[in-house]
Amino acid sequence: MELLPAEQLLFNRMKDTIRSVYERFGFVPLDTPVMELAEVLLAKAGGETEKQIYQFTKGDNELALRFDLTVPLARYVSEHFGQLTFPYRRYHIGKVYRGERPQKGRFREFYQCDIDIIGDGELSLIHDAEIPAVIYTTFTELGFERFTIRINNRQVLGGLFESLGFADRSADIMRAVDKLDKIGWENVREELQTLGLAESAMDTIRSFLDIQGSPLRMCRALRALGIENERFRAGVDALEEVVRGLTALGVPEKNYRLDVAIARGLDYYTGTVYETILDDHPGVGSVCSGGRYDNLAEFYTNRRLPGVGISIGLTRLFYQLTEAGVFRPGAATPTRILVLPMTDDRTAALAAASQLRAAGIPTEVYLEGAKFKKKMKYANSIGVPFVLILGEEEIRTERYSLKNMATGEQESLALAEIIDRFQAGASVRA
RNA sequence: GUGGGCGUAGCUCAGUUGGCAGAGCGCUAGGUUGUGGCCCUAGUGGUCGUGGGUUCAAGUCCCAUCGCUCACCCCA
Repeated sequence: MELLPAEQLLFNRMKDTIRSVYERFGFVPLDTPVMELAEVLLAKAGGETEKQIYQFTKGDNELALRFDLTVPLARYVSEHFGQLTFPYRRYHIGKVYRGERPQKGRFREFYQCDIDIIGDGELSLIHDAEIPAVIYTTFTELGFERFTIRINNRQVLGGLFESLGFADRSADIMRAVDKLDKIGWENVREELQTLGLAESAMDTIRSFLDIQGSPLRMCRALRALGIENERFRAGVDALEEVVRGLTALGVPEKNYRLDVAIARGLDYYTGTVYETILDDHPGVGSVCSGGRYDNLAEFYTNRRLPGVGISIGLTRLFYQLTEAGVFRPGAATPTRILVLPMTDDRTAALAAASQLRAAGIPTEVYLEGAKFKKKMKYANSIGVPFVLILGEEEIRTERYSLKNMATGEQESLALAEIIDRFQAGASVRA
């Protein structure tokens, strides 16, 4: 999404925030090409996904644009398996492409901010708790307080359906159940009917979906259903372990809850699944989702590489919240001080700017030969907070006029004083 | 893939039964000799998406095409 300067600065700040949290949790950056051989990206794609992939031919190569960051990760991990250390924790913030009809908040090109933890052969369940801890920290630092990470385990759903004798239709049933929030029980029931479920089975699913309460209470209630199925029990145990991990990691209970209805559409999730919604903007939908998968790279290597991860849809998040007025773009420039030379000789202005920059203050010099009024107008329109005026008098006395654009106040200061003041201010802001 | 809507000035859009191409914002200049925002005045600005057709005459009607957009499916 192309943006105007003020918005792009805001967007980049969000991206930086996400990156810094990811790195704080020990994830290492990865930046694979947006283009891959089509056969790589299409290896396990089918149906809807395949239709959404941009493909083209260049010479003898069939190429395609990545439509997520997980498939390239799978290729990367199998290709560099020998040089990576496991569990491999990587983050990737990059653009992905989907050839679908664009609509509100959905684009052909958008940013995903992924983290994944990949194990070699096995991966401890505690990582499933680490992921929501990262989500919690990220959204908190993005300035949100009211958001909910919804957590489920597909084995719970799968085990339940298996116990009811519908193992073969498990994926379809999950898809229907996943819509509960959106379309309500009656419509879900209709879909289940279409799938051939009997009344008694639907009643069981209904009572299962009705379970609510605190995470640990829900785990007890799920066990109390008395469902005789190994996967189901394993799923509930896994959920409980994740909940205990979250508590240890200090994720407050107000920011997550177990929700046995969520399944995520993608079929490759096999265990824990996550979905995050902003409580005050439910219409935006899930702003961050993901889960656990048994085998990341089965199409590229014989090694079994289980993983768990999530993706933040940054472009949608930014777009929807800007639209809702939650984000207010500020200045249209990173410049803190705009130097305005008043004399034909710009030497003093350029020298002053260099010193300010050396002190770490983002500084710009207005170099066009325009009237003073126009220079001020420029300063105003880019939203720079301060201008530094260098006329003959200022240059001679080496005391420059620093003007605060917001208040209109202007004072005469030596360069060293200005630097002191901004550096003090910088440490306060941080 | 299915079904709507829209393409006119840099931007947002108006344009009546087919009859001189418009407004606001922006930009430029001035009101203010080294002081921005607010205000006032003047000026600048167009292959009407593209190609074809109907007509004395098309921004307006018809066909095609490209682009954008909204909803559905699916998903971030």
